[in-house]
Amino acid sequence: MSSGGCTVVWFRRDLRVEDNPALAAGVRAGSVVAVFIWAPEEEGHYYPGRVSRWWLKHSLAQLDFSLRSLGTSLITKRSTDSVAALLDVVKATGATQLFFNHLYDPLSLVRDHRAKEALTAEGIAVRSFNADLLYEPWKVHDDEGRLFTTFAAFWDRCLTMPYDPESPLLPPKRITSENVGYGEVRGDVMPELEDLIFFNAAIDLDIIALVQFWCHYTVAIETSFNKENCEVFRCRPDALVLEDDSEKGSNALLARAWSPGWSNADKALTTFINGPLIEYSKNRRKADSATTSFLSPHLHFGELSVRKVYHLVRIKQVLWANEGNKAGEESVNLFLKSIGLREYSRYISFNYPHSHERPLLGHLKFFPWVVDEGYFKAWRQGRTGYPLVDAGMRELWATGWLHDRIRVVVSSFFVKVLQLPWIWGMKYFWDTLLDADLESDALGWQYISGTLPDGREFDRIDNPQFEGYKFDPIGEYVRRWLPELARLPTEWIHHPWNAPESVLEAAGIELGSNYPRPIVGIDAAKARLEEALLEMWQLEAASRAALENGTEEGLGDSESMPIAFPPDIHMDMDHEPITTNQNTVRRYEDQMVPTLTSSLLRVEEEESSLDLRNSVDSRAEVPTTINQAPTRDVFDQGAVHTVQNNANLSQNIMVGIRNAEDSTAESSSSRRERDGGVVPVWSPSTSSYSEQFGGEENGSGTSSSFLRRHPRSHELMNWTRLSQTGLLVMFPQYKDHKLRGGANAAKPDLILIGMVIYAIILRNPPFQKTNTRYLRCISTLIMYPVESYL
DNA sequence: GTGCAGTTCTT
DNA sequence: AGAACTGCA
Repeated sequence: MSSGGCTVVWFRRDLRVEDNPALAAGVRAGSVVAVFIWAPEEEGHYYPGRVSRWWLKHSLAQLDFSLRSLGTSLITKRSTDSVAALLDVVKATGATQLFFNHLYDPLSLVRDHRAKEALTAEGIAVRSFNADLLYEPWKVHDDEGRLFTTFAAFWDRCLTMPYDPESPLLPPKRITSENVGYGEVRGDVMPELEDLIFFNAAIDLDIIALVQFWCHYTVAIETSFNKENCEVFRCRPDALVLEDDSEKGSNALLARAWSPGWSNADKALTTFINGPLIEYSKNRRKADSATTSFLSPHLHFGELSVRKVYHLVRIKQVLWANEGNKAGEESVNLFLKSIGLREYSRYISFNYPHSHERPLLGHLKFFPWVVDEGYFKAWRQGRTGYPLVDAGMRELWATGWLHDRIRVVVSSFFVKVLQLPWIWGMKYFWDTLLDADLESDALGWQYISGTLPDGREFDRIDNPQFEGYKFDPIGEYVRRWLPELARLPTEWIHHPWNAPESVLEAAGIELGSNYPRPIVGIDAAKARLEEALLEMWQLEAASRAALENGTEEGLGDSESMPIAFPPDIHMDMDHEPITTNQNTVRRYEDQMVPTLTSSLLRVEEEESSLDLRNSVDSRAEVPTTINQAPTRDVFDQGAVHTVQNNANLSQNIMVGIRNAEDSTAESSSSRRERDGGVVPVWSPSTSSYSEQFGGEENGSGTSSSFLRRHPRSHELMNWTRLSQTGLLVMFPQYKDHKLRGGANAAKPDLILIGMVIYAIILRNPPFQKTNTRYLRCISTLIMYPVESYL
C-alpha cells in the first residue's frame, strides 16, 4: 500500500467530532473515511434496547451532519461481524490505517483485539486512543502497583494523579474525505421522509435541530424532484434499521424530552454547568427534581468527552472556590464523583471482565435467588404495592429515564425485598434505560446487591415507605406516576395499605383491585433474607470443604456458572393478548400502561374543543369505570383542564400513529417534560382508538391490514404534480406566509409540508375518517415549529 | 470540653 | 444499620 493511503476512522461510542483523538489523528494523517458499523448481534444478550437504539439513530444522524459540514460523511454498514466489515471498508477504500477509540466492556475488548490482529495481518497500521476516560484503567493503581478494589481509594487517586487528564481537542477545521465508498448504500427518499414525519411530529421543542433537518431535507427534496429520481441520499446513517416500525410511534415521543447528538450534548453541558450545577448538592435529594445533569446518555454514546466535562467543571470550581462559594465547590465535587463512578465502572469492567455477569465477592454466588417471574413482572409493571417503587418503574417504562436515587430504590427493592437475581434487573435496565450502559449498570447493581467489597451490607433492607418520605416528602412524584393514588392524602401516600378504609374510599382506591397490596411484606422479606443468607453461608462452607477435599474439580471463582439470564423480556411486555375472561377488573389492571399527554402542542382552541368530544368520548368506552374517576377528578380542575384538552388531542394523534404502526399495542409511551410542562395521565390502554376508528377490539383489524395491503402506499403519490395553489387550498392558513422569499421558492416548502401531512394521513387510517377541521389541527401541530423557524 | 438528639450519607 | 456530623444546652 502506498504511504498516501487514507485512514479509516472507526466510530463506535465516540460519536463526536470534538475531542475525538482517533478522528483528529486521522485528519492529521491525511484523508479520512469515517465508518460506523452496526453489528448488534455481536452484543449477544446485550442487544441494545428500543430507546437506546433510538438515541443512537439520531446521534449518528447528527454526527453525519457534522462530518458533512467538515467535508466528509459517515459511512454506515450493517454487519454481523464488525471485523469483516472493517476489512471490507479497508479494501474498498485502499486505506492504509485504521484508527479508533478505546472501549472497555468485555465484548468490545475481545472484538477490538481481534480487529487489531486481523487488520495488522493485512498490513494495515492500527492505532487506538483514549477518548472515554480521564485516565486509562491500567494507569490507576496504588503505590505498590495493585488495583484498587474500593471506589473511594480509586477516585482519590484519580484526583491526585501527578498529571492532569489530557486537555480536550478542538474539532477539525475540515476533513479531507476519500471519495470512495459513496453510493454503496442507497436509501430511497421515502424512508427519509418517514423519519422527517416523526421528527416533525415530535420536534416543537428543538428549533435548532429542526433548522438543521429542514435545510438538509429541503435541499435534498428539491434535487430529488428535479431529477425525478431518488438517489440523492447516499450512505445515510438512517439506512441502518435502528428502530422497527412498531417502535417509531413510541420513539417519536422521546424527541420531546431529549436531543441526541454531539452538538446538542454540548449545549446540554453548557446549560448544566451554567445552571443546575451550582445547586447540585443541595437538590440531589429530591426524586423529582430537574437538577441532575441529564448528560448520561450523551456520555454513554461518547457525544460528550468526559475530559471536556472535567475541565469545564473544574474551571467553575476554581472560580467558585475563589469567590468563597462553598456550596458551589461542594456541588462540583459531588458531580465529579458521579463522573468518577462512571470512570470506576470502566476500571472494574476492564480489570474484572466478568463483573457484568458474576458477583465480585465469591460467596455471593451461593445466594439462593428467588426465581419468580411473577415478582419480576410485577416489578417491571410497577405493581408491587409500594408506591415509590411503582412510580419509579412506571416512569422508567414510560420515559426510559430514572433519577439516580430512584434507581437505587427500585433496584434495592428488587434485590433485597423480592430477592430476584440482580442480573435480571440489570438486563431490564439495559433494555429500557435511555442511558443504558453496561459498565455503569453492572457496577450499580453489584453495589446494590452488596457484591462489591465496598457495596452495601447485604443484610440491609431499605424500606420504600421511609425512602418515600425522604425523597418524595409530599408525594408529588408518586401522584405524577400513579394517578390512581393521586387523591390519597400525603400521610398515607407511601403506605396506602395502612390507610383507614374510609380514607381509601374517599380517594377512590380499592386495594387489591385498583392498586395492589404490597407484594411482599418488609418483615417477611427480612425473615426470608436472613434464611437465604444462612443458606448461602452453608453452601459456601460446603463448597469450600468440598474444594479442600478435592472432591469437586475446578470450582474456582473463575469457572463458576454465571447467573442465568431472564426469560426473554420485551419492551412491550404489556402486550398480552386480551383474554376474553369475565374478570374485567383483573383484565384492566393487567393492561394498565402509560399514555402520553402533553401541553406543548399548540392547537387552535375551537378546533381542539370540538375534536376532543370525540376522543374524550372514546375514552369513556374503556371497559371499566374504576379508574376513570380518579383520573378525571385529578385533572378536571381549573387550568389543568385545558392542558388536558390539548394534551388529549396530541395523545390522540400519537396513539393514532401508534395504532397504525402496531395495532396490537395496548401501550403507548408516556413521558415527563423535565420542567414539568406536561401532565402525564395513566389511562386504561384498551384499544379505544382502534375501536373508535373501526377496528375490532383486539385491534388486529383495519389499521394493520390497511398497511399490509398498502405497504408503501405513500410512494404512489407523485408530489411534483401537487400545485402550490392546491396545497394552499388544503392549508389556507399559510397563504400569507412568506416562505423563503418568492412564490417559486415557497413551493418546496409547501410540498414538504404537504408530504408530511399526507404521509401521516396515509399511514394512519384513523385520520382518513376525520374531517378537514381535524386535518387542519394536525397541520397546525406540524407547522408550529416551521413557523417559528420561518 | 461534654453529652445528647437529630440528621445525612454510604458506590 | 452505623459512622460522621450538626446544633445546642
